Amino acid sequence: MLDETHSSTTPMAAEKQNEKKVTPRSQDFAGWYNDVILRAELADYSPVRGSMVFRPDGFGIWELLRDELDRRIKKTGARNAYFPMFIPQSLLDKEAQHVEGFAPEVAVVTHGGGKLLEEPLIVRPTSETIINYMFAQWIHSHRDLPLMVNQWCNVVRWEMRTRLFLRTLEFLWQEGHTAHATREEAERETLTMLEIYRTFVEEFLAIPLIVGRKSAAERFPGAEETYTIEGLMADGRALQCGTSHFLGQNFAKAFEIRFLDVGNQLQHAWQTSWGVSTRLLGAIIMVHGDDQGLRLPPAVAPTQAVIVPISRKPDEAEKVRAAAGSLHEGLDRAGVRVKIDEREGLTPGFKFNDWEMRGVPIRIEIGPRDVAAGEVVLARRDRLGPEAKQKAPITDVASRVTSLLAEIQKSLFEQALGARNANTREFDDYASFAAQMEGEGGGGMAYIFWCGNPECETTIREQTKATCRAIPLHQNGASGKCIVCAEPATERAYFAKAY
RNA sequence: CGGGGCGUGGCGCAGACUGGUAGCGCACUUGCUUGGGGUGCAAGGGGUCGCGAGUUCAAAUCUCGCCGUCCCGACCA
Repeated sequence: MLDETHSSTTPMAAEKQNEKKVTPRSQDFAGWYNDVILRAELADYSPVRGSMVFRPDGFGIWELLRDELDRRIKKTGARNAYFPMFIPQSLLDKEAQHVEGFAPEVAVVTHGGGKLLEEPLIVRPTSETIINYMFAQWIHSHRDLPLMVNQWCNVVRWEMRTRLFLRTLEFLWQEGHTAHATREEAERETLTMLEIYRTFVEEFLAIPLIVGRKSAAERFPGAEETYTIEGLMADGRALQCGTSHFLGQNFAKAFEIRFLDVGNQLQHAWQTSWGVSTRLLGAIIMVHGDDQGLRLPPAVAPTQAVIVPISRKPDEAEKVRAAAGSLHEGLDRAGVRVKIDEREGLTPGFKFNDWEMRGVPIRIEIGPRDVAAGEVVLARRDRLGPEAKQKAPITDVASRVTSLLAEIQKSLFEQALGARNANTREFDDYASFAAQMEGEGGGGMAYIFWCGNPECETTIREQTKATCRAIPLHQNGASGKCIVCAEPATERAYFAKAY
């Protein structure tokens, strides 16, 4: 008995330490991902299978992201509107490919007010159908075009397997829908929005992207062409971060969206749709996070800087508190999203770790020594160890923090870009490509010649689990042999295992 | 829907094989202590052991049924 107590001391202590930390990223990426989300209080599981709760820190990221993207979308000329969540079954049935694509995963309302409905209502998985139904009422003349609307809403897709942020039954997104008089204008719009997404995600979320068009197999149901922005996560798997679709006249014909052109000829409109979702939060976590927890790009950090006052004795505490208070005021005036950690009974060390886990970009330590010296310690989350800390005169804090935030935003992008490039490789023979894709966490982006034949794509998917993520729009003109069938290929495509 | 795992205080688990007063760590409450990298001590509060039957003097533990959930495949922003 005595022996047991004795020998168990060390392992117990180690376990105790481990409970405080998140699962190491390299050890179990999925476990790490869930840990970070729950511990950083971004989200929680709900009593509804596959549906999640956005907690204030998680929703705060979404709000910042949403507001900025909303501004950028509006600049292109689109305006916000809102359409019903319920779609009559008959509307969904109108576009053949579209129904086929979405029917397996829609939720259907069959009863209302205690009675069986005459016609079942679909809970929108996307709103092409109901929006285009309305477009048909609104569009009669070329003067009604272009018509560009966007809506921020929730959609429901009854997925088999769900993951926080990445795939939930209900998720939040923005979906833009436009109608144009000519094919060229609609195609231009599709690419304009793709570029809006690319710049937004790279600049604001600090996530480097691969941009291109989708293969036929990966195309949106009902679209003529789908364009995508793809991110590469830290575990080597790709994540589709946003799509922009050129719909041609498919929906216009199904919904009879027609207008009289300048020559008094009746024409079908040309259309686009485009969207990004709360999945972007998953991308932020999986691209920037580390073993310590979350790392938020300052642009989307609900709290950009946290002040941790440190004091030993009551008389010191008063001075420190006053100094922290005026720091807070100054930073707030400078437009920094800042808060003071005034929680009692927690040691500074605990608070440091806590805020690091939550991904706050800058921590400001202020204690008696600092107050006496007229300075503070600034610790940046994008670096680890001693080099993360620097001293700053208390009078310069606002300007130093502002410029440091910009620097962190940039450095997170560069770190992510470095990781992405290190995990992106060209392959010219199938064996080494397949070897690279093998195993858990194995992968990364492979840039390979593909003839465009869907059969070769299927072969790759079945043998390596990698799918075509994007075919870049601008290629260097080189041609080669398809990595599967060795037939001539004019384009390289990015293949990766995807979420 | 096919294959597997798991349901015991808020969280993570032990107890089950071999039935007999429900336990540990974290979290929580109060007090003292400590405070520049996850303080220490003490005293507390909190569980009809997923649900329902059955076996038994006695079930968290054995048997049967059901439900939930997670992981792996097919589907996917």
